[in-house]
Amino acid sequence: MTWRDRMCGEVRPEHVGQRLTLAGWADSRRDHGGLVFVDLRDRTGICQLVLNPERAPEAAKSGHAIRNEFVLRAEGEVVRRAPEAVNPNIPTGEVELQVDTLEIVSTSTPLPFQLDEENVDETLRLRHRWLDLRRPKMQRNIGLRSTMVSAIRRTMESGGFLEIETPILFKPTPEGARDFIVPSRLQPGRFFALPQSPQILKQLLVIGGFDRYFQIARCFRDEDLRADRVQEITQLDVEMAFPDQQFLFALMEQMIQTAWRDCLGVELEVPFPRLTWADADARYGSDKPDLRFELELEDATELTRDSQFGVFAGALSVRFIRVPQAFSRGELERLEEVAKEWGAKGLAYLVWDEEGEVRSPIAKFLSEEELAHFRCDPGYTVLFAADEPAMVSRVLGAVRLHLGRELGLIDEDAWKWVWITDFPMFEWSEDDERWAAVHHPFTRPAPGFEETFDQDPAHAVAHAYDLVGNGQELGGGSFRIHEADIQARVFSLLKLSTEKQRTKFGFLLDALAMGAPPHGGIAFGIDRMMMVLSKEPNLRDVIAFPKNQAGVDPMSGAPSEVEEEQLRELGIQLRPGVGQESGPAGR
RNA sequence: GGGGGCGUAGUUCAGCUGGUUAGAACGCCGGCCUGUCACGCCGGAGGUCGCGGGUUCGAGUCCCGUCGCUCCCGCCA
Repeated sequence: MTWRDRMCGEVRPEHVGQRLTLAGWADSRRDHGGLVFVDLRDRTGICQLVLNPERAPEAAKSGHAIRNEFVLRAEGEVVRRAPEAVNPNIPTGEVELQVDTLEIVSTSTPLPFQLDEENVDETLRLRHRWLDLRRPKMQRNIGLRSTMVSAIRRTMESGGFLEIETPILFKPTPEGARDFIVPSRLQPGRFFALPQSPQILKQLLVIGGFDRYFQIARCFRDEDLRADRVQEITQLDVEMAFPDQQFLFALMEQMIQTAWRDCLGVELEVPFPRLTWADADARYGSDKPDLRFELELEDATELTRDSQFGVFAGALSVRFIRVPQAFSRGELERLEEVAKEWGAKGLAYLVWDEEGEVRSPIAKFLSEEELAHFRCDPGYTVLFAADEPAMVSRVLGAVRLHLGRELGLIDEDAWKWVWITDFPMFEWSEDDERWAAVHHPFTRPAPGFEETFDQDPAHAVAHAYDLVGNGQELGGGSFRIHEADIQARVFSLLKLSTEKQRTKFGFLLDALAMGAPPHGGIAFGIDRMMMVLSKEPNLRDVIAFPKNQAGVDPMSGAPSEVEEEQLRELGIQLRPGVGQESGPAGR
């Protein structure tokens, strides 16, 4: 067998005696006396080349020019090396290629950073992404991503879903994140928006008779970035007519099961557990609980209603968490900082020391009954938050997560999945002084709330769900409103004027009025799923060409200035001091 | 918009309370070595300490400003 014009490929003992032509990067060269050794590398592995001047004088000579990241093509015979010469930690050595002819296909300048260095400055990595991508970690991550997308496609196709593309140039959306907008040359003064998701379009596809749709869709949101947030994401978008929650959940579970099996060889247990939003909030203070560790919240609102401790008595919600550690003063101060970062006014505590004695500035205000309720085994701390309910959840949820990480409670080998169901439909927006949709404005009220949701929006439950994996929100969806009148009632509760409804969503309302079947779906963030699957703390390391935190691509310099002529055609005039010249100068 | 951290050879870092030629490792360049495999040995080049200003006899080190990167809050239906 001969491989011609292939990258290195995996060379194994069964190839011994065969003549092969291999190509790859020269990973290192060792010129040892008359012999020259070169490691040839591609994404599948490393093969050691031996350039012997007696056997192949020309090849050995050319070997002197070889340095890291040269591309070589070599032909020769595969030979087995003596086992005692093999270093078991190095993948070369067992089998090697005795080279007859060697060709330098491509040369390399000295590299801006070393590929085997772990902590290279990220800007440098992104600027030379083609080099960074050659590193084993990136090869693995991007390769796994392809495997995952393949698993997703196969699962969706097996469920009878059609893959349909939707426009990238679409319409600005009035709710949600800030849009990326694109000026129209043919319609001066008017703008497209890049889709934040194909939400409306997928509903229209189902209304249009494609009763099972999916798409691996690009979505764009012009918001600030984080380690786990980028502006341009890829999501699996799914929608179906006559949705059945059991079916949908099972299909998504099968999809994730297949992806984890194909990518990691891990067999996940299905079905995944379920929690209502209210239970998740009560027990974990979060709608995306990390179930890889135990710590649960407890409620003491009733107990402390008439407490002598004013902070408890005056609070709408008092909840606490028992932590198996007697914290020092300094540790408690640090925890209070965490709580304050998330909006708490303070963090009350009771420390039960090793003798079982209580240590706390608030103990003297608490009754016997209260102390008895909060009593723990020696070596525990009870941490309290007292405020309005949403704030208490937020603070204790954050403290819980912080403790899980700090105390090493998280089982790093675990895969913990959970469906969160029965989300609230609306939340009150202080800033806008109106109700806002928790999921999105097309979400259906849960069965039983169709009549009352706009009378009592605070308690309306939506037919919406999320899938959480290891504490990351990976997917979310809902059943949609398919009745024009219910949709209009939601818009009116959201204080979206009839006029605005028409200009923004007239086409959706018209579609709903012309025989829309019941429909619903879900969307999964593929980048986030990759982050969880590969256990990468940074989203950028599962994306081939990501932008940095400032939204700049250090490689191409995008976003960049454009010719004045281009702006003139679009009828756009830059404000003095904005852009052109003064913008961030990518290189 | 706000808060934290970082910025010193090509790269990753060290540089204590300010003290005079700013170090190491890897990489790079030259030489030696007939089985290496993180090869080894000898030699060499390479730094306006992000930028600007200030304090001081003296600043990589202290202060102010600024730029860049990064993490977090806001924001992300």
